[in-house]
Amino acid sequence: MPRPGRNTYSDQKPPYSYISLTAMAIQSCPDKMLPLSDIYKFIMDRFPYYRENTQRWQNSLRHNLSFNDCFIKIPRRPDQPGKGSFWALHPNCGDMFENGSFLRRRKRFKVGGVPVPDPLAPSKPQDAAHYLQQQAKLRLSALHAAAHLPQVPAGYNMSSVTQPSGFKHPFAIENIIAREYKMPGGLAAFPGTGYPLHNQLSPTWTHMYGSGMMDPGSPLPMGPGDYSAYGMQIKSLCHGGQTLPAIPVPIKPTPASVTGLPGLPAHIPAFLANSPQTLSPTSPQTATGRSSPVAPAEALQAAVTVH
DNA sequence: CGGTGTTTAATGATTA
DNA sequence: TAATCATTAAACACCG
Repeated sequence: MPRPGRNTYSDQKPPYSYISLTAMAIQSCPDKMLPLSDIYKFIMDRFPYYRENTQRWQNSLRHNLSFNDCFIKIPRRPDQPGKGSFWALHPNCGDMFENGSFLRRRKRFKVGGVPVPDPLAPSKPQDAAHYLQQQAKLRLSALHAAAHLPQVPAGYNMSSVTQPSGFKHPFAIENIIAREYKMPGGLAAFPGTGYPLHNQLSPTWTHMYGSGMMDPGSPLPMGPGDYSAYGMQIKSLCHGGQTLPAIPVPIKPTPASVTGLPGLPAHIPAFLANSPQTLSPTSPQTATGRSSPVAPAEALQAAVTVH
C-alpha cells in the first residue's frame, strides 16, 4: 500500500518488464544503442521505483541483456573508450509487445526463430551489430540534415528518411514511448497499476506544440504516478476519450502488410530527434551520458569512412 | 576492486 | 494443468 509522504504512488512498480524498460532506453537514444550504465540511468531517471534496490533490479537487467536474444552487444571501438559494450535491440526482434502488455511479451524472441523477409536485417549477432552501426551512421547524417529544417518535426521528417519500410504496430515500444497509446479498454492493459496510458503526450509533442509548456513546478492536479513511459509529468493535451492524438506520428500504415513486418532499427520516433535534454527537464540523464568523452553517434560519425 | 557480462537455478505469474 | 515468460538470486569470469 502506498503511503503518503516520502513514498507516493509514483514509487509503484511501473507496468513494464525489464525487457521493455531496456528497450525504451535503447530506443530513446538516437543511436539506438546504449551502454549499460546509461540504461540504468534512463530507468532511474524516469521511474523512481528503480532508485532503490539497485543491486537487485540491475542484476536482473543484466541477466535479461545476456539471456534474451532480442538484445545484442555492440563492442566499443577504439575511439569509443569506456566500460562495457553498447547494447542494442536486435533488428529482427520486431514488436515484442504488440499484444499490448509490456509486462509479458507475446513470444520470446529467438535468433533464427522466425524467418525474416528483410534481407538487410541480419540474424547473426555480429551482422546485426554491424547493421546497427550502419544504421546509426545513416540516422546521424539524417539527424544533422534535419537540424537545418526549422519548424519541421525533425523526427517526422527523419522517419521518412530513415524508415523506408518501418511501419510499427501501435503497440511497438517506440510508439509507446513516442506517445501514449490509449488502450481499447481504457486502462485495461494495466488495471490498478496507476499507470494510465492515455491523455498523455510525450515530451516531444509538447515541445512541438511550443515551448514553455512543461513547467516542472506547475501544480497540476495530476494523479499520483500519473506519468508517461518517460516518467514525465505531462499535462493532458488531448482530450479524454480521444484515442489518437491529432498529431502526425511516424507511422506509415500499410494495411496489406501490417503483419509479419520485421521491426527495423531505423525507426525514429519524433521526439528522439530532439536533443536528449528535451526529454526530461528534470533529469540531466542523457545529457550526461557523457560518461564517455565521445557519444556513440559522434564516434560513429567520426568513424564514418565510406567504403 | 568495481563494473560488466554470462550462466544456472529456483520461483512466481500468466497464457494456452 | 502444462508451457511459457519474468523475476530474483547467486556464482563466476573478464576487464579497465
